[in-house]
Amino acid sequence: MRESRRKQIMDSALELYATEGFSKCSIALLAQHAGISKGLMYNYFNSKEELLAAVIEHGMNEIMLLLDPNSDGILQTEELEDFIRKVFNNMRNNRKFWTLYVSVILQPGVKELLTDTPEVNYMERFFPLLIGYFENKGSKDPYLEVLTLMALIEGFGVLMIYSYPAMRIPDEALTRFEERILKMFI
Amino acid sequence: MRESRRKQIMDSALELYATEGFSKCSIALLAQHAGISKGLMYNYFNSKEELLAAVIEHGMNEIMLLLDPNSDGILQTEELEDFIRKVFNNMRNNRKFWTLYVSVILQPGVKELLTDTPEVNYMERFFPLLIGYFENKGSKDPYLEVLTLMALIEGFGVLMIYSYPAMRIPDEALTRFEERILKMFI
Amino acid sequence: MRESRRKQIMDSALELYATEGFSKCSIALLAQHAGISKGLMYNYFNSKEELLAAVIEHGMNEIMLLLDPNSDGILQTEELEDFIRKVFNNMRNNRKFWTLYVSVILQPGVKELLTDTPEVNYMERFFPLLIGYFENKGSKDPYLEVLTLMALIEGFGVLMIYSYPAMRIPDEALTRFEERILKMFI
Amino acid sequence: MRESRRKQIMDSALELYATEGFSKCSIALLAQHAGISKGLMYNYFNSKEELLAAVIEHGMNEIMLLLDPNSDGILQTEELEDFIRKVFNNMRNNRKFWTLYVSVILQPGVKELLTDTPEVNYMERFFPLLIGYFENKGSKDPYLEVLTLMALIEGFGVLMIYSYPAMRIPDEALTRFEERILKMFI
DNA sequence: CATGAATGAGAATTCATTCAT
DNA sequence: AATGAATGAATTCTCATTCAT
Repeated sequence: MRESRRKQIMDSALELYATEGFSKCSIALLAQHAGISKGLMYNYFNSKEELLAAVIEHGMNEIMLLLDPNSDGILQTEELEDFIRKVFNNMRNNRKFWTLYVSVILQPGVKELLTDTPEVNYMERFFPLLIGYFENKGSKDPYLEVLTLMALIEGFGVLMIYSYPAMRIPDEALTRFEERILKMFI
Repeated sequence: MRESRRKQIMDSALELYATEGFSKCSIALLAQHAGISKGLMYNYFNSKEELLAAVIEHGMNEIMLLLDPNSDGILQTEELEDFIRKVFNNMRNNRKFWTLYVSVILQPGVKELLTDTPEVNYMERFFPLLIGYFENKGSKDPYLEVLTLMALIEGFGVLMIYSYPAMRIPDEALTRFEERILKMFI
Repeated sequence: MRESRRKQIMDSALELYATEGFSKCSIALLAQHAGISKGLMYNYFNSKEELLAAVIEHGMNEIMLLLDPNSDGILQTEELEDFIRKVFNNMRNNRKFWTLYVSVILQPGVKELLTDTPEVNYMERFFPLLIGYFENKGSKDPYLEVLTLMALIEGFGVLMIYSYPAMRIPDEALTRFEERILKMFI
Repeated sequence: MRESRRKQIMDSALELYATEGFSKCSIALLAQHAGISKGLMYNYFNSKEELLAAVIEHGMNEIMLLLDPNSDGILQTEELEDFIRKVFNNMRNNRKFWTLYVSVILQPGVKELLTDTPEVNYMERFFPLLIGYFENKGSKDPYLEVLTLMALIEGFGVLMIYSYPAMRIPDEALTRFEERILKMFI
């Protein structure tokens, strides 16, 4: 089945991106790692960029499904707590993907590459939701609250990339960090 | 003066890295952007990597000067407060440089250099200093404190480049963010 | 019926050769244009070249049928007149095929096939026939006569495809051109 | 001097096009034949197509300079005779270029490639000039005259390609053909 | 100090052809 | 008869680096 083969290739690519670093992943290397010929890569993906976009998009969609609140446009306290827990759970279990995602999404031009699928830009989806949450809570400066929360999450993502592999942040630190954030905002 | 020419080239390179993405910056392009010939680039820098390293190291050193001016390896409370204030002041007044710098250090290829080359690995230089500070303060979990502080600063940097242009962070939010961080850690 | 399927594929190929240019016609493209799979193409034709040869040979044979129906190798005056009339009639009524055919046989890659493969080398088949005709007529320079006649026909074909669209040759000019040629050679 | 090197490469390319056939001329082969590296080809020409376009354009411009009447827009009898003689002289002395030109200009898509330089499209320049000439001569059907003249010249060009190399049209036949055309139209 | 011609290794991509189903 | 996944060789093009001037 064509779709499952595509998935195999994408999984293999994500793994190689994470271990070798995206910039070292030539099509030849990606094909070898996936155990197929260079030519076949082009049967499934029209270009190097398309493969990357597919990997990012797929991962993002999976995460979005997990995180998505009930979509009524209003965030309850439990939903926010749930959201934070899920984000960190996801980071723990899906570390490879996050590393790729953070490192890739920040490059100039990459955002443009992914514009077809709005799901990929989670900032634009969560910002209004979070602002609303802190307004309802009676916060004096909701914008600052959101900025702080997002900076903490993004910043943690960045630290995860950099800490690799020398001073790899242990899972247990991740947990403590999570608890601290929960204490701050819930 | 040789040194000032080097600096010019480095400034030009930083700008191009940030706007085009490091992976698209060939020597030819960098030379053209700097208004010099390819050959001359090699008069000033022995390789592509050396240019990048020089750009990063220069930025790094600017930050280090802010952080621990007397370089005695020990961080005083006033020095940390001073550091945070200076970082934000610098962000406000020198937004272009910071935006470029943050956007560059997070790119693939650059990241690898940063983690592989000890001289420019800022984590290895910052971490012990900050850990020492919080230990002296009697913090129960110095590692978590450092992680949080760094995540906030890094994360804010990311938000600054990534929020562009839809929800551009205003200078005044920058100030409020700064105050909040000072309250948390000083 | 196998033969009719082959013919369908050849017609489709001729059209694609003419519109896209032979060098851009990959087997994948030809198969897609014919509405069949790549694999099936190889059921009908052993190679890319064989398909081209078949297309050309087919066109060639159509012309040969016009020229010397009884195939006795000797050309009578009425047969030549008949040939010229039929060629022009055919051009008028079957303009699409001729336009395609002429435009295809002149392309690089096709030309080589035509001169290298004896079965489809129409020059070698036409020339002696026509030379014989003018010799029998007592012409002083039969070679020059043949050259002139062929140049006129070939040249007209070229004008038909090349004049497009600015000075598109009208059907009625075709008739006048035909009459002039008949006057010259009959 | 950059320009002379470009010219060298173009000459070498024309030679290879003529001997090997355009479709067999890879950049690697062209570079080898010119005695330079593949990379350097791209220093002078941005792509395979640009090299071809440059070769055609250059040749066409040279021919145009030769053929051009005094540009008063009116063709005298001597000017037409001169034109025809020059065309054939050119074919004799510049056979390689004509072979390439005829074979390339007829490909789908090539005309478009060359539209930027009007000099290349000689049909559009000579048609009105020739129509005017035959009108002044009192011809009953000037359009037919022009059509016949051009068909003879174009058709001869095509025969020259095809006759190559098996039944190469000898220079001496070229001369007889030329005389015949002069007798027909002057 | 300054140029840009020149190289060659390697990257992305295409494509005729084969073959298991 | 029919498909399209799979291959691998060939091809176009890029780019860091060197070097004569």
